[in-house]
Amino acid sequence: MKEGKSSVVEQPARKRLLSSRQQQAAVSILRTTDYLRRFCSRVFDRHGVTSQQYNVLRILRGAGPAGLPTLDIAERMIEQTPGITRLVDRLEAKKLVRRERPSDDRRQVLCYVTKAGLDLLSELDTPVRNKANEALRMLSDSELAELIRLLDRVRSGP
Amino acid sequence: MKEGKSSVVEQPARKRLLSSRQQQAAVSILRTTDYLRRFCSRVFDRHGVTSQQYNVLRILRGAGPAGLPTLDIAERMIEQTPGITRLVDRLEAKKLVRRERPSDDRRQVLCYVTKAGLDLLSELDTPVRNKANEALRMLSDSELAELIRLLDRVRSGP
DNA sequence: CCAATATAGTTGACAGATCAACTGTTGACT
DNA sequence: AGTCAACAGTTGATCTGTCAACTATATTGG
Repeated sequence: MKEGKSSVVEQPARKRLLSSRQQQAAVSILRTTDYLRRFCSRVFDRHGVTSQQYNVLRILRGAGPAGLPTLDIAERMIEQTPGITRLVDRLEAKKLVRRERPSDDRRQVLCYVTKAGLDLLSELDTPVRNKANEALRMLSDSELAELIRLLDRVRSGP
Repeated sequence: MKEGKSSVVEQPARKRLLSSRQQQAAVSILRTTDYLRRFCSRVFDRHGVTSQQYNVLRILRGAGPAGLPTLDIAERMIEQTPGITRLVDRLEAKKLVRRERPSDDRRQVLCYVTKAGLDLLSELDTPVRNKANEALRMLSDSELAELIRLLDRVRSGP
């Protein structure tokens, strides 16, 4: 056995080395994201999609039957990605998304969720919500509200 | 110009669609991580390392001259990765890290930061701290403390 | 109307991540 | 001593992400 090897979640000793409180906070945010991802990854894996693909599907569901141009999807994503074309390519290959070039502006490509995509989403809705609830069960409702407030404030920065 | 297209940072309309407060919080955390990454990416790019490579270097600096076995690095990383071997491969190729198989346990591979690695780290220390300070400048000191407390609590979950 | 510029998205080349199967090493138990 | 399981890490196959250069369409100014 190694000497006092701390768990994955906490490294109190290392925290000392972070020179500013802002850096501590940044690391906390990054670690928590990783924690959330590990929590949800099993759900996505089981259904054969990545979290980014799931995100695209949700955006397209939110956009409704009018569809959404490719780059508008990219803009709304949680994680900004320049690889939106191929992300949608993969979803199209799985028949979860359909694309169409409208005649009024032939530069655009409108994307729509298919029936299969909507079905997949509704299969995922409950497990995803459950995982989020589980992952954040340590916080009370008012703590969640406070956390959301603080994070939204952070991003309102630039 | 498109009708009322909202900015990248905020989509208040979509928030309504998230069915639980836990999901709202999860999305806030994920979005904030993406925000932080974009903030720092220029600094890392400029010095030819990825944020994960930087993380490895910092861990090795923290480990001191005793070095650290490969998988112990993986355990301490902010973002857990199964690709630690090749991550260290790349750092070794850049001469920022050195590896050695000790004779007392020839299964292990001990990793050390080189002088070049330490030099790179000290070049990065200030810009990284500045970026973190800038990214989180919207929060007061006590808000930062509260944010850290909440996030640590989240991760103490499982 | 035509060139110049801007917009929307695609493509190729390459770096990085992921998963499972594998090698070499050590410790434990007959 | 000999087998077996556990450990530490590597490797190959495959997928995904990223950046820059490119195509096609639309808009704008002369």
